[in-house]
Amino acid sequence: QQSGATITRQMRRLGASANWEYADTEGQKAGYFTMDAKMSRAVVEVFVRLYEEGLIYRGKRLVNWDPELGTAVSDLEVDTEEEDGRIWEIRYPGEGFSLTVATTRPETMLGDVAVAVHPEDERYRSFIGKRVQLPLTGRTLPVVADEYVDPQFGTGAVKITPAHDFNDYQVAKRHNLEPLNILTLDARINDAAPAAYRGLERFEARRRVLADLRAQNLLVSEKPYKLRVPKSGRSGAIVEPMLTDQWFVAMESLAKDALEVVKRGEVRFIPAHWTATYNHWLENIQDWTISRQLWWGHQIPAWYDDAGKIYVARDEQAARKQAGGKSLRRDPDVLDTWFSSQLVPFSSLGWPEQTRDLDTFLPSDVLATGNDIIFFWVARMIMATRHFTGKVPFRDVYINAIVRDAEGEKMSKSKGNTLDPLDLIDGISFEALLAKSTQGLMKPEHRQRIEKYLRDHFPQGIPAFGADAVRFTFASLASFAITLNFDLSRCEGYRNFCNKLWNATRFVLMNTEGKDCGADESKPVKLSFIDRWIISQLQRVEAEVVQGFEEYRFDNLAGAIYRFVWDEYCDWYLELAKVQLQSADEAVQRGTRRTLVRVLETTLRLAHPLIPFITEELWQKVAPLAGKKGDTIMLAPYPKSQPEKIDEAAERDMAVLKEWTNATRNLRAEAKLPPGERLLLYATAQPRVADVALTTTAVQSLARLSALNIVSALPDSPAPVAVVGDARLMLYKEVDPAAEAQRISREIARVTAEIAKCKAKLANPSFVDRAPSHVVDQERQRLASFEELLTKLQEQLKKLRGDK
RNA sequence: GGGUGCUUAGCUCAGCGGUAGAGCGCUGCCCUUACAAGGCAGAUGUCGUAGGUUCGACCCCUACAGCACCCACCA
Repeated sequence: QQSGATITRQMRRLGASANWEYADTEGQKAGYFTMDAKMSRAVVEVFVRLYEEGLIYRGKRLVNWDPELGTAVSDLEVDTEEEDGRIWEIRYPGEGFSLTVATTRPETMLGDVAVAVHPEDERYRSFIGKRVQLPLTGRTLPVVADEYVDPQFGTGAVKITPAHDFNDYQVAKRHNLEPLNILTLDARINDAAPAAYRGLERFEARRRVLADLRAQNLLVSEKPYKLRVPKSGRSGAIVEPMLTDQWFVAMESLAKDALEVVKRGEVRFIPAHWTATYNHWLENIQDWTISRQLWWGHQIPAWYDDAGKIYVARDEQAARKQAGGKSLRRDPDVLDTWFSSQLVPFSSLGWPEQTRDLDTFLPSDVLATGNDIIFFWVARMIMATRHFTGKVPFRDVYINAIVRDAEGEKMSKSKGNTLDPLDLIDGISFEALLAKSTQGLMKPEHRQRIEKYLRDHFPQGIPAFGADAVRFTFASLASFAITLNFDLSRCEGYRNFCNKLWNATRFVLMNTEGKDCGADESKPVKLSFIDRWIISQLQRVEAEVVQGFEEYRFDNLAGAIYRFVWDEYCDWYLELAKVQLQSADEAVQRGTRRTLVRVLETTLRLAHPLIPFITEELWQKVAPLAGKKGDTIMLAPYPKSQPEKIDEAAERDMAVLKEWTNATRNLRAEAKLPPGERLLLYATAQPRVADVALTTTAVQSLARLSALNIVSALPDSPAPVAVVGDARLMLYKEVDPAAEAQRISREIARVTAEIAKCKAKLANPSFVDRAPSHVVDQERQRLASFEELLTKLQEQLKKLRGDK
């Protein structure tokens, strides 16, 4: 409950816009806690129904046993870890022969009931059916033949310990051998073993067994061996296969249906490749051990009479009725927490009651989760929801990347590399971070390691980035990769972006508040190609963002917004708006202001899902200027791209404007002229745009020119020349001819290389014949423009050298 | 053993059968009245290796290498 509150607080601070106050038909808040009455009711109902359908059963079977917690766990809760261990060979003497078996767990020999060999194995064929002695015990074992044995592995003879090994259990079953349990539930040797070993802890017993075997000269060899050790996901204890009475869910029929709904596309994984993972698990699924010998959880609704007969019922009264009034005791076990979790899609909506919420919210649109939850939860929710409601729980399953630290290390408390989103939002000092990361440590020896990690990575603690920057960062990183290495510097970059948006808005407000923003339709408004260009770009980015949402490509849509705001609106449009606001024509000013506020207002709405807080704050000020009404941006309609506002002519003219500006700035930088100095630009042709006057004025302003002179021939000067379209540009300023010659030569080399590449392509007959014609044309055009450029550059170089 | 994904700039990652990209970092010049958390300009890549398909491959195919994760009962 504590961590539940933490998670909700994190989500709220991050601006998740859930309906936190929603109450269901019974007036209960929509949030739920695992042990709530409504959840318990659903759990009992589901258990009883599955039992009645024969899909839940009780049985004595080998299960994964956590000896530390004293409970069974499911297959999914067992993690196998590879470790360096040993393998031993032990000799079992027989009458006139002996068999040598290999084992990684010698202590389990005390529970052996047979030795198995492959039926075709020539070495052992004659021993099948005979008996060998089991050392240390005085017992003898039959030699059995079983296909399970791999003659190539080890000695080709396998000791069979059915009570403590899953394979051996199967083998014993095939040969009608009784399992012999030699371990207590806390993994000590029990009374079924010889007195010498009783009460020994399993590893102590191993040492003793080995010592005794060695003393009797029955230990043939001991070799290093890579072990796969099964460990409990909860306690980390080595899991022991143990014969116990447990409850199980039969999975086959449930799994079959769950596979089908995904195959039919009723449930969709995003990214799609997770479907394979899901399918593979369900196709090979084992029955699910659902009982737990823990004190916390939903108690199993089963009762027993003195004879041990089982009564499964919705409550004790009903059970007693079934039992004919006999006195009963309830099963003390509880259910795996995932048993109740799998019901959430419908139990949280009031099931088994047919509630309005159930009709409204099932199935939901999307489940967002991590890939580690696909088996534990996603698959089981699909199975349970299908079985009990006939519906799928959700349409889309969005699997987000697992967040790791900047080095790509998995985040874990013991490493100290976990990050609390609240600390990214609010910032935290080094001291506070250290205290937080080391409190409540299970193993105090981790403290030093954590401190070193934090000192290396966060010596200054973490600065406050704000919720918007954190959200934008995660959106930007959300590609379809499996892991995501979280780097604070990315956060910093996107914090700067939020800042940029803030400052841009300040500029807009400064120039529009209290001024005529063209709201009055009766007054004339002139939109230049620059205004039409930014409006056109806005339509494009709107479409890109919508597509990004549809595809769950938050990185793409975040990038689209980022580039539009920073690279187009701020870098170009705001600078050009400054020019247009100088215009003597009031209709132009009005058009500029109108465009400034309208484009900004739309952009804020567009960015709002990623940047909720800042956009709300800014929108409150900007919206009225743009003629938008509404109390909050949260309820404002989401922008929709209007293709009719895409203006390709304006975009072409804008491209020319940018080219001229860039070329001029480049000339200045190459010539190492300070950015502030006002210079004169000569051009041999006008920019090829519809509005030449505005374009030249704009270039003058953006490139900081004192004037732009169109001349028929450039002045006779060694100054650098740029070629843009059919015009040649020259900044009037003394330069070093040698440096300039060098620059031009470099450029000639580049262009010559490109020409060679083009020519080679075009000289290839199969390219010309077989490539699509527009590709060939494009290649021809490239060649032509490169050649033209080359000629001009060569002229320039010649002139430069001639002057010298 | 089976499966999935990855290998692109110093770092973190997009990308696409037709002229290699972004953010951060780096270099140079600038406090130009929205923003120095900024502006302008710039450098940086045998797109893991080897083959193949194709007019053309970073992209498709095959093999190999390395990395990560998941599943699995070889004592």
